[in-house]
Amino acid sequence: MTEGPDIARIAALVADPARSAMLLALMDGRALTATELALAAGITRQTASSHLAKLADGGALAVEAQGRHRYFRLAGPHVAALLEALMVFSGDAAPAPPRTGPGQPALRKARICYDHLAGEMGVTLHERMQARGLLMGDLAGDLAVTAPGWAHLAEIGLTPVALPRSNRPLCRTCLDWSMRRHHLAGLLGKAILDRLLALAWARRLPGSRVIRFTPEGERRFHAWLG
Amino acid sequence: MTEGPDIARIAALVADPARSAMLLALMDGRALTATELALAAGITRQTASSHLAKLADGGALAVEAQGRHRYFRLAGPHVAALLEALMVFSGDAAPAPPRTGPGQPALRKARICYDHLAGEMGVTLHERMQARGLLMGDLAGDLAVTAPGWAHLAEIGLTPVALPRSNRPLCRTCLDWSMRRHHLAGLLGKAILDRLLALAWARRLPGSRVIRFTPEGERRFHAWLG
DNA sequence: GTCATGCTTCGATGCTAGCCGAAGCATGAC
DNA sequence: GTCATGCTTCGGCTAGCATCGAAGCATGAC
Repeated sequence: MTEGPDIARIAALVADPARSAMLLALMDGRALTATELALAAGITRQTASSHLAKLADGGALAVEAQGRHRYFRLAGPHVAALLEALMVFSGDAAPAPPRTGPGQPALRKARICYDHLAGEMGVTLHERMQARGLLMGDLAGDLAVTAPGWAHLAEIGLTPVALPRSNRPLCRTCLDWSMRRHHLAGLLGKAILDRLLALAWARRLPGSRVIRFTPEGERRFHAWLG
Repeated sequence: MTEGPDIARIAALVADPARSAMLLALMDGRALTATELALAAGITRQTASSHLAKLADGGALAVEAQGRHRYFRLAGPHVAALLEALMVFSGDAAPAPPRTGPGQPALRKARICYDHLAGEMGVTLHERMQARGLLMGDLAGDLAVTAPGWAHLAEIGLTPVALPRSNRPLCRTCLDWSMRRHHLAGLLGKAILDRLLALAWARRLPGSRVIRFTPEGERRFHAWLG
């Protein structure tokens, strides 16, 4: 009996219907809370908790605690690849993702989160900057601006010297409420939002967290992110 | 609770250590007998039998009965892809394949199987002809010679009219004992072997099933198959 | 401080499935 | 025909695990 790679252990993680339902619910890359995943799997919270612990221990899920919530997401692309290989096998399509987040479309699109941009536009900002190599991130969520990053930020009038000195981290990621993906927080997140407002690409709606982009502002925003 | 694709059912097929060991043993594309797979998994034959039935029912394995043996092989590339995705996850390498087949190298290399060529050379013949589109096969193991196939066969002096009329299928595949892959059988298999002997590319060793290629014959054989 | 919420741990229950021994059923050799 | 071999089916045992109720432990709101 030859001792091969421990495929069975990994497969067993997915082999339970409740766990596979949870994994499928996370296939779009969002992060969901334990309670939401319990709902998606149709089991109680206690049971879900034990399943989630197994998935996290087994390396299939990454956990992120935020306040009293715990957000779970797929540990990486290899997990998604595995699920896709299984779906090829069963030949079915993915289920419809559960509805989450704010109901108002304007809030989903762009809003202020403490002092930085959140919602679709905030997530786009973060992910495009990451994809273009303007930010170098480690897994802990700490980020640094690269040299090309500073050059790019200068295009909207942001220079290192324009940022205040503070203990607060320059650059953080923050899990987005509606998108369940990370957006850009920290001093840089605030500074960028300030510039967007100063450039009149967007403005705050009074008495609400909504940030409304002007059509021209949205166009320039996307052009800037390339 | 959304009803997604039945990923859990497929994953459960692999989730058992005995079954995963069997699947890994089949990863090189060979077909192995139930007893060999029981040995590979370190379980009794009875237990292996139930596991193999599950794998076959689940669509992971294809079965081929030959005499009193039952040969199992992976049902298709999607199964191999799934196993690879799992191996990426666990990060290990595949185990060493078990030793099978005849001990004598000459028998492994080329021998007569009923009336056609078997062993490495027989498998090569079949697989090269398939790869070059000289044969069109369906999944049942029935084959037909294509027009380019006939043209190619003419190069060693084989024409359709040279073949005897008979009920026997022209073209079959036969699972190779030592290679555990298919080689070419049927009337065509016999005819090709006859031509190889007539051309003196190879000869039978008396009192044995070994077919010995001459160095020149082997060179021509491979050149012919391109 | 009190209360509510989100989540985990503990304990008990019940189901499922892997496992093997023994017997049964084919196929092939003689 | 007899015998050997390869494989499957049956029966019963056991272990593991998913499940849920209840309690415990944090965090945040007030």
